[in-house]
Amino acid sequence: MATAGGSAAGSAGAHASFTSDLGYLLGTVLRTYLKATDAVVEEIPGGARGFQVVSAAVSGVTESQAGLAQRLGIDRTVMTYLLYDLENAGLVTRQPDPADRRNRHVVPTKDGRDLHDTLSEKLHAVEEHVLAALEPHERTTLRVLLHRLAGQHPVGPDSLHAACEVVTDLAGGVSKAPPPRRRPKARSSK
Amino acid sequence: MATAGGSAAGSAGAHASFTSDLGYLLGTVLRTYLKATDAVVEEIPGGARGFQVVSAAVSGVTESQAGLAQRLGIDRTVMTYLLYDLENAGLVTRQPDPADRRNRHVVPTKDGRDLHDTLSEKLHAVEEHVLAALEPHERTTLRVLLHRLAGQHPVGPDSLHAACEVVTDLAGGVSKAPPPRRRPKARSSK
DNA sequence: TATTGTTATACTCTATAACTATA
DNA sequence: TATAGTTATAGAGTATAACAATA
Repeated sequence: MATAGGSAAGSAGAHASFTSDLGYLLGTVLRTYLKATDAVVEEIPGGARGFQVVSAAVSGVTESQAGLAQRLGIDRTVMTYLLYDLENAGLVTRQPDPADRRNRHVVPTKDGRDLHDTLSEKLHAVEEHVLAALEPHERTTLRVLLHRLAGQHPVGPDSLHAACEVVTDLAGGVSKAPPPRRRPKARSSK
Repeated sequence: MATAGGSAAGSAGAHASFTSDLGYLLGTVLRTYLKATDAVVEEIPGGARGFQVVSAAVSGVTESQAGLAQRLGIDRTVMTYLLYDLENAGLVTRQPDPADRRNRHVVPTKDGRDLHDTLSEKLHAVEEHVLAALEPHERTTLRVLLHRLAGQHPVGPDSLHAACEVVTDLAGGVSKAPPPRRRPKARSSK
């Protein structure tokens, strides 16, 4: 067999082990993470994804549903069902944007904020467990590097303030229910 | 509004921004990676997943199909269809394990190795592009940290040698076709 | 009996397209 | 006309269960 001759890897040798494949590494770690956090996020509709939506709402990222969907990497049609479940669970509300009534801002309720804080603490503990193989400073490094790659400009209190303004504004004069909002077909969370 | 009073984040303040959520970070980066590499891996059945299988085979990880599936985080029934497509494309072969004829070792063909080397180079270039926001030493750090979290013991030439032994062994005396291997129903890659 | 691989079926998730309301 | 959101339908992906072969 000619290929089994000289070089160990069979050919060029320029390729590293498949365990260096970034997609493999990210996928494996993410899988471990999701498995570990599954028990925590199962009490919120949509699981980890539902938590991220509520988390974004709590953080004051009150973009339109489409903007939120894009940021979280899910389809806007999926976002509709997801928000329906979250709203039904009393965790968020959909407030029409007074400036552009086509848009809807996702605003967390008190229950939503409370649940988010609770789950956030639990998740942080689980995360540390997932990152147990790393030293504390290495965990920080990993977060910083990933954060940089994710290309996120940290969300400050400004957007949060804007969100609260919307809520306050709507509390005064309630406008007529914008779209009909019928109940979707069969899309229960579990 | 009581919650909008002192602390900016609304409540305890112990929770970080949702952009610090490890699941969100990993998911976002992985999504970016998959989108960037999509064009490269579309020429192999199963896409990124198919590449990982071939890559594992080239690296000499010739565990059983089930072991391979577990390592790659996919179902063993999916692995059957995936390997069917890869074998049909002439990239790998399924060799029954002489020691335990229930198992099948996944061995790459020459075409499989060649395609893997080609794609591997392209993927490495794309990866560097995805990691463009990081300095060279930071990219290395990220890979090392992820590699540690993935809990992989690097695969050396030992297992590769074992794989070649299986091939050589089978080249001599071909045993009767172990299971029937009928064609699956409708499961084309695209 | 337990395990590997295969096959078929059922289920879940996601994407595509059509519709309404608003700009 | 273009966009946000909703809804239904179709499609892809995944898991569940039953089977044959081997240990």
